[in-house]
Amino acid sequence: MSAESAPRPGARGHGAEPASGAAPRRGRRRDAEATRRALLEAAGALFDERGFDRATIRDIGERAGVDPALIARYFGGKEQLYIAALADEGRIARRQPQVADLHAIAERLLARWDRGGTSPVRRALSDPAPADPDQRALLRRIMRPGVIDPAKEAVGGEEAALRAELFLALLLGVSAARSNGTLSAVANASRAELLRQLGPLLDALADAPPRADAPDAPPADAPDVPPPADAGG
Amino acid sequence: MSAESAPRPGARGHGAEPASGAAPRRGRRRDAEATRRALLEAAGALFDERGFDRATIRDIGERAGVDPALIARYFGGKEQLYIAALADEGRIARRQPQVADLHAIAERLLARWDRGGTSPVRRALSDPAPADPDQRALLRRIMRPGVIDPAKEAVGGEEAALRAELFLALLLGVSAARSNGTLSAVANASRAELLRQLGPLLDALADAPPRADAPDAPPADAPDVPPPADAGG
DNA sequence: AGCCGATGTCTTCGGTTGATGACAAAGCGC
DNA sequence: GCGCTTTGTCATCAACCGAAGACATCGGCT
Repeated sequence: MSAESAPRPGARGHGAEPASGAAPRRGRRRDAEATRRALLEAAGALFDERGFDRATIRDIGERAGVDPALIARYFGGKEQLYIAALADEGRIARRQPQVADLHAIAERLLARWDRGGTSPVRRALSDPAPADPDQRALLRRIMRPGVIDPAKEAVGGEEAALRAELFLALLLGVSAARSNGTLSAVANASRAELLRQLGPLLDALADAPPRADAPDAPPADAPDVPPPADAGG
Repeated sequence: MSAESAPRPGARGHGAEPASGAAPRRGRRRDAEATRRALLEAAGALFDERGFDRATIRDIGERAGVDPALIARYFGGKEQLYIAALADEGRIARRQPQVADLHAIAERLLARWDRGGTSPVRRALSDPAPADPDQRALLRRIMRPGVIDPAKEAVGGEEAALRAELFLALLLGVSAARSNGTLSAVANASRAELLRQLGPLLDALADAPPRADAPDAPPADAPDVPPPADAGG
């Protein structure tokens, strides 16, 4: 236990990958901001790839070329790093030029969420939400301006909110199925093929008025669920 | 630590819930089959609710009213219990009367996967797939007859396989978004409202030919049911 | 009755994970 | 040169998890 036998000249430059970036900043070998960015990037990729639980802070640190303990120092902990990565992604998304075409948004989202993507956003919308209600609200606040609102604007019409989220859920499901692989046709199709098949769906989502001849359509979104009583299983 | 002071008359009837089922089989106080079923049911619910990682065998045992160690005894381990729960679900799904209408299938699937559902199938199609290739193949073999094939038949037409899986991915995404809650409009909508909005999408999925210049396929109705290939254990 | 397999209960082990704090080196103003 | 703050490294720790096995009890069979 006691490491007092050898004087051990510290631990210089062994911790992790040298992170040999193209950064010309030789002057600052210790750059807190660069470390933060590296952690955010690695976290985004790993959270997307494996989900929150299976992405360990050790793996994140290794990919970032940084000691995992710095996660605690800079962000407070793993969960806060997750939130920060999400917020960072949302900020990037918001900086991109807005497009009002559902197809274009679909293409962009799929490119971001598809295999090889590095966006934890997809997980944030489908994985089990955090238990803390405050953080769930925070999640919603992060997702809205960068992801939900653009889709809502592109959908337009009545019930835009619901249909925009349906649009997101569709891409969500496709991305999830693709990364999972059990649905082999979806997993093996090219992205272009996928988008072609998705085309009519997007049109239906954008154009179709939700209520045409609803017999008892209540105008408000009444969350009353009729007793299912389905003896399914 | 050392529990050697008191003689402790064994551990009679404390382990877990008494599992006071309505089972009239008073003759057998120890029923391996009932225990298996209880474990399968609890596992299905918890795997669906929390995902594979966060559903601990201790929690599963507690919900089933059974000692967690029996999971190892009866199924071999947590992962095999997962596979067994999936296969059990698939068997149930296969027993239900087949319907050839996409809307009907959507309604049924949503009822099964939606909140309060107890089906790990949704997770199996979206969560990170197991690392072992054999088990991934097994997963596919379980999902095909009970879930994928019926959808494929209902979709029909060209590229039925891809579009059927797209259909499943759509419902998958909707269910995931609903249980996650961050997409609040989808999460708060009633199931009926959801199905109404989904309607046009399903029509687009069923009707739209993938390529504009393709003549509509002749009524190629080949209702050949593939061999059962029962993998249920 | 007495044996013995089937079924159930409890304890414990090794491994992993996130977190924490002591320590070391680097930068920087004086 | 010196001392302080910042930045990075390392060694643990406590908690949790899945698995395994020792032990107890039941129930049928001869």
